[in-house]
Amino acid sequence: MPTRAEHRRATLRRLGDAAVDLYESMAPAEPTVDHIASEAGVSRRTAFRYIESKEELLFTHPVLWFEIFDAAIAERADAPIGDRLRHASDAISRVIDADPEPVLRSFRVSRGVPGAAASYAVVNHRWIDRVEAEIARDSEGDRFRDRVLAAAVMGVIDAALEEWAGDEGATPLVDLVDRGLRLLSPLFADAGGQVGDAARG
Amino acid sequence: MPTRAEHRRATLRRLGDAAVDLYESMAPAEPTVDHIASEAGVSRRTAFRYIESKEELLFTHPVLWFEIFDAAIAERADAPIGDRLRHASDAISRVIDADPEPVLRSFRVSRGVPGAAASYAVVNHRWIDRVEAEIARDSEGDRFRDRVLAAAVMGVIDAALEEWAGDEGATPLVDLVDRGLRLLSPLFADAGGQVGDAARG
DNA sequence: GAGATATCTGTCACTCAGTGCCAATCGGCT
DNA sequence: AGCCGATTGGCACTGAGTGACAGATATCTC
Repeated sequence: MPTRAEHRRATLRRLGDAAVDLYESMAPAEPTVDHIASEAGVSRRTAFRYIESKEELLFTHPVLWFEIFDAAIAERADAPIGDRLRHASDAISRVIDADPEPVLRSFRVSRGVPGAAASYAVVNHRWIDRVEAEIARDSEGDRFRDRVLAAAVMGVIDAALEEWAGDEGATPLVDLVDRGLRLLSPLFADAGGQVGDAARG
Repeated sequence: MPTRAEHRRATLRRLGDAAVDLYESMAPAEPTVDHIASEAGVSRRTAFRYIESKEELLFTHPVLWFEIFDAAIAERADAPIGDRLRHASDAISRVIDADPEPVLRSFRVSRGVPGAAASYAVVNHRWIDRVEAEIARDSEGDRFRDRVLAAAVMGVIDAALEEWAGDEGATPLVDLVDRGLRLLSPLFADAGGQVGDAARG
């Protein structure tokens, strides 16, 4: 039981929560890092040991999802790429659908923050890299194709999240992601896995 | 002959050039906005009337390409979506291939600048919006699908630019974009236009 | 041309993000 | 207890980004 890592995780979560709270209540003004940090019970200097930029605090969730992704991929390590991606995005979607409010709030808030888009994009880019690596495992070494497919998959995730947040989570995220991945299934047809057509886990 | 607009455009270009020059020569250190501005012959305050953030100066080109895109689209206003997108990306690619060095330089430089990725992503997002709007003109109002397709198309452009910059522009950008769009043609098949299969310009 | 007007510009001053440095503290381990 | 590495807070500093004001410059009107 690594108390140290737990503590770090808890602190980051407190920072993220405080940030969303303050951004929300002060809109359209922005809280200072000083303000957010003291609300989370740490010093400004310490806050910057957890983040690289202020806006990052609005996207602690997508970073957390990496762990879910990796775990889900591992569960299907030998399945074709379509199944793996589908299983992973399902796993993440289910976690979000189980407790959508925090995610919805941070998305809602980030909409009104200039600079948030840039920060989100950085996280998104890390996701594209991760998905590309996964696709590459099944491909014949065509890096260009892998990258295009990864971007398309993340386009699906992005569009699904946007749609989902747009109507306040009314439609289960799982279904939206499903629908999106099905759109892409022609691209994966020759790879042996029909993305979006696998039986629900 | 709008002298005013011309002057603004020239100033922005000088700023962009100065930024790339200084970023390149000072790497891995970063020039200050003060430095860039004075190199371009304006004050710091004036520089910030042309940009919103320092890193933006590394991506003056992609913003400029919007005009080429719009003009190319207009030329094919009544063609199916596949042809329109293909014609537009060809037009842009040709402009780049005709004088690749400045673009290559700014890409090369931006690779080493943390924060540049975020700034590029913002521009990229504007591009996705623009492409989505274009796709929407031909679709049956499925905004979700439009967005996914737009993201996929921009994924192609992005991967093509990366590949192109990766080998210093050895492969004509036109060919890379072509190859990428062809990958996506199954997605557009039912829309009446085979992206990437239209006769060359 | 002269003068009214809108735009562009530089200077000054200010807030605040982000970082290096150092000393103090705390958790984990033997 | 005692050591070691990780975490923390305080301080000081650079530099991005912005508001306000005043002077210059271009465009328009007569």
